[in-house]
Amino acid sequence: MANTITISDAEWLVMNVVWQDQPVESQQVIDQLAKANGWSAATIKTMLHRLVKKKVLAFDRDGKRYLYRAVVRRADCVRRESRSFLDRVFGGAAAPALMHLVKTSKLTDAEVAELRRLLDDKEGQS
Amino acid sequence: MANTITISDAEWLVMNVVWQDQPVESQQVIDQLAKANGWSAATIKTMLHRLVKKKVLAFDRDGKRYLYRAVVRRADCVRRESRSFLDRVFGGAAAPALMHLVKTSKLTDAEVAELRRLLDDKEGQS
DNA sequence: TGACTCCGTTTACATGTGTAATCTAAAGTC
DNA sequence: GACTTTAGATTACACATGTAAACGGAGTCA
Repeated sequence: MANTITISDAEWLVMNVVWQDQPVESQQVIDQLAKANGWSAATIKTMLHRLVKKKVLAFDRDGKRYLYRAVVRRADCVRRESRSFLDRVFGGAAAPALMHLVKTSKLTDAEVAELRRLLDDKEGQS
Repeated sequence: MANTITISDAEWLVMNVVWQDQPVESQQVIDQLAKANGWSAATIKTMLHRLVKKKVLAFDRDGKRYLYRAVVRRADCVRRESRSFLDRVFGGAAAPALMHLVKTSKLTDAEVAELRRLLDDKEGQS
């Protein structure tokens, strides 16, 4: 449908900064991403621009500068992205994906405990 | 890093068929995907062609037809795709991703049990 | 007030991707 | 052998993406 928001790989990096620090001005995003990713400032400006055009970001004027803020919630994007990942790579099946991730990830004991707790809530639920 | 294999969304659908049934001829892929995804046969031929060009698929001649087979292992692609997903959406952190997936997925009791078993293996490992 | 700087806007450009149609050679059919 | 069917190869084309450079107006410093 019309509301098929798509956030590209590079755009996700930008969005992650925005979701964390919003409202942000472009310079903050540039500071956090340019050096770290070998991007020029212009590249980041382009991405901010495209995200606004896509209606993923909006901005408020602060004098000459813009203060960007997210229009879409991170949780929604995470959900969409996760679904897309599951569908593409695991044919939509969550269990194999979970097993793969558990097997290939380093997890602290605390994280393991937390996951176990979540699994407890799951059980007997189907 | 010349070997940055990239498999697009649509190509993943094709690869999933190949990995499952290889060696396959194009017609088999078309049978399984055309109707289901509203694709024309030509579209699938294009994708097979591109995958061969990308060196993700190879083929052996079978008279006039080609028998396609994967050159890359599914496990490797799954690993790469998972990593990319984690990096993009969760900044590389597996635990939050796992928690998200557990929370938003339906899991059978058997799957929950299996996951718990995997977690047991994990514990005390860091 | 003229030069410089900063920031957003426009323009650029090669590649990737979704989605085919068309072309061509070989094989099968009458 | 002429005609049709088939399968791979070639060509097409718009839109997305990565990655910037160039442009233009406003504020700043000398």
